[in-house]
Amino acid sequence: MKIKPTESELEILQIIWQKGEASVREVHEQLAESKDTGYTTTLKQMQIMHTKGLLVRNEESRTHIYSAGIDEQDTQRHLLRNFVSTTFGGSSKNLVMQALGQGTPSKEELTEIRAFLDQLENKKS
Amino acid sequence: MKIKPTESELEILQIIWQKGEASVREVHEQLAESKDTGYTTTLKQMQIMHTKGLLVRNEESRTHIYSAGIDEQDTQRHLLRNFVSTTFGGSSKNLVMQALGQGTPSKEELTEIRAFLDQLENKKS
DNA sequence: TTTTTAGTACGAAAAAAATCGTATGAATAT
DNA sequence: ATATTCATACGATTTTTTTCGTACTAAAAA
Repeated sequence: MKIKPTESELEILQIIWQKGEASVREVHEQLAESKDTGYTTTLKQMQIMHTKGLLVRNEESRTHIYSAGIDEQDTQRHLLRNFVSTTFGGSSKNLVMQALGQGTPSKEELTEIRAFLDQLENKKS
Repeated sequence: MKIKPTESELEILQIIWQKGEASVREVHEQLAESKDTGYTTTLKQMQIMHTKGLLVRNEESRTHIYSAGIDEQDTQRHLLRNFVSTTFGGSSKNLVMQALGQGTPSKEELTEIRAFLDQLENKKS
């Protein structure tokens, strides 16, 4: 399958991934906190995403309940690959360093990353 | 200024950043290796980018010579910030680990990253 | 029962991006 | 001098994405 949600589809997926499942209204409410948009716009968007398979939904009750049709990790992987290549010319090292520089991860996170690094390095030697 | 090149603008910027400067033909040639597109399409695209300030050009000779109008690092920073938030829900740790996992950086790169990590950690303590 | 309140469907318009054809002119080659 | 080649400009079209109004219906409230 071809995974390539648009920017605003991603905003919605984000919310759905976080919540697990949600009605249009719930999604819209959260979306509206950061974005000025009409209810039917969100609705339509989610309907489109449904036809594309980006979302699945349960239509049993009048208020349809949506959940994600694509896996969060998979999607992140795909998008990241694409992003690294179009924005960082394929260098994941550059991306990583840039991300670390501005993301201000906590000490704990740094430790985690370091552990991950160790693990990676072992695999190589 | 507002930095937000589209996907295909980015492809072109990428080439320009790498080459430093180039004519439309040069860009198009390189672009055409990976993408099936007409010459005038590339031309038009670059003209638009010029009016947007994404590219600057020297018109002295008949063949205009283009170079980047926006800084590579700056642009990467902006786009990365946006990407982390829309795709990774703001967690740069997640992004970093995912990137490390699939990017298969070399041992040298890992060492570099580790050094960078040390530096970051020092700043915190 | 009647009215009001959600909710969906759907068409269509607006906006944004991408593509391409044609006109035109300057250099170059014949 | 003429023809050919290669460049730009520019308008127009197509495609993709986003947004929203209107119609319709089920459920809930009055």
